[in-house]
Amino acid sequence: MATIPDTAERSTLASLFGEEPFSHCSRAVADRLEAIATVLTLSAGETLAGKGDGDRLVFITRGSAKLVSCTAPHGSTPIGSEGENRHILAFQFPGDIVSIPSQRAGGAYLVALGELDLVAFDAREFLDAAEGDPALLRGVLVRSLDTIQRNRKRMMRLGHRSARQRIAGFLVTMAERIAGCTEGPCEFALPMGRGDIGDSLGLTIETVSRQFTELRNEGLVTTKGRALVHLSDIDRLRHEAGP
Amino acid sequence: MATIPDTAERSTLASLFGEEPFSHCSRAVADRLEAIATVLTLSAGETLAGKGDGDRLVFITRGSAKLVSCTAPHGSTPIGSEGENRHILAFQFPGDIVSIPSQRAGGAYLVALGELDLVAFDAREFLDAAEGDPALLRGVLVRSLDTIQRNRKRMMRLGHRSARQRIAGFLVTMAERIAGCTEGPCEFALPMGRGDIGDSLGLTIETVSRQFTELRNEGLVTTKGRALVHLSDIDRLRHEAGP
DNA sequence: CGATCAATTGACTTAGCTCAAAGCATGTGG
DNA sequence: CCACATGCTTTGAGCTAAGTCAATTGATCG
Repeated sequence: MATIPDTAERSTLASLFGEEPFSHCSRAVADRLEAIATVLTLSAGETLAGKGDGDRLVFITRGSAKLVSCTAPHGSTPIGSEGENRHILAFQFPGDIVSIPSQRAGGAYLVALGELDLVAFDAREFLDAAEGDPALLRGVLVRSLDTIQRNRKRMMRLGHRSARQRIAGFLVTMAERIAGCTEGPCEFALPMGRGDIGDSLGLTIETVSRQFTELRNEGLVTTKGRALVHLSDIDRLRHEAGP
Repeated sequence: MATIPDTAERSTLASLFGEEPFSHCSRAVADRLEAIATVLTLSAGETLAGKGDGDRLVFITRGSAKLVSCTAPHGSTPIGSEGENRHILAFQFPGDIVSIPSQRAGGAYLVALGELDLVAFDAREFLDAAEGDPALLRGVLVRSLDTIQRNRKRMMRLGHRSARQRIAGFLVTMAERIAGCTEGPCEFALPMGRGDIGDSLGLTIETVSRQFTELRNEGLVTTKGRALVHLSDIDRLRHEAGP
């Protein structure tokens, strides 16, 4: 668990207030939120776990992270160690709102995939403050409904899709989320390794690698180094991913 | 798509206002909600699809339903026909709040598994009305955060679990949701068939059936007829389901 | 009491997992 | 700047859980 850095807090928080759910935020509520906000910068591998008592609401402002289910790191496992429970629930990017349940309630933790800025709230405190600003509350609600939507799609992929379809779908999603690209060719750097991709898709490292190789042979994907990916035609990939 | 019945509307809606997210609802907001609510009773097999324009928010008040992803029933397929796209996203029970995206936005539809009472709103209208009552908004938000939590667990199951673990987990969940039973022995009727179970878990009918047989042979489960299930020891089952 | 549809069981196939061995990047110290 | 060490990634060779196809049994209902 990282400690609170004493630099750049105000600016990060200010940037948050320019963004979607906060943009119309009333001054009084903004002040109150500022008082209870925890601004953090994590570097690669550092983690933010759920608290013992209440849920957390986390707003990602820069970088990317993986949300990992913590099955049973009951003290013994020094959280973050790549031990047993490799279950990646989601990848998160700037603008995302992540709710991290308390350790009691199932538990999960966020792991930075690189430099990561975020603003964390205690869920109860946040909601108490936000009740003073229904528009804010509504904004957060709409976003969480979107998240539910997104997760539904994901579930379909996990349940009824072949390895190839999962990888194709994953690449399309990453193109959209990392490069903001929805059609034509595009290039971007994957912040996560093959292992993490596999864990998030319910595949093994080897299967992920084999699928990459296949897509490469078919000219749909080019890679440069570990991370750099070039998609020659997103629409064709999307078609591969299935409906 | 069912039509609006003209019986028992008021009583169903009134019951809704006694329940969780509505209990502290102010009179003015309650009136406004009542004005925009659509109260429906569906019978087995009838469906409620997403609208063309905006999302729906549906509150289940009685019975059970399956939420089905509608991949591409573009007119041709007479919605609800057990055609191709068998992808069950979730089973829903009384007290659940379901958001059904518009047909544009991916689409999904609710299918009654038996007699089903529900109250449906246009999401935008509902949110507009609810902004007058932050406590209500908060209630709905908290529930949708819970749903996200629940879905995360489900995703883990779909991605990284064996058929046996999925079925065991499924039975435990159903015991909790249908019978309200979290430990010891319990008995209940499954409202869905083996096919639906398989579709929701990413397994085939045959695999579901084989797993039931195995659990039966090991004395963990007893069945009577198609639907009746008796779990001799939920905790043992939960242990089978894995963490 | 058949007719019908769901569930079960069996035989066989296969996608993806496991185990194991190279190949490449990336970083470090000489 | 190069050599080596470490940790990803790729590739290969079986193996297994789950899918497919097909036939049988069992429930439900007119």
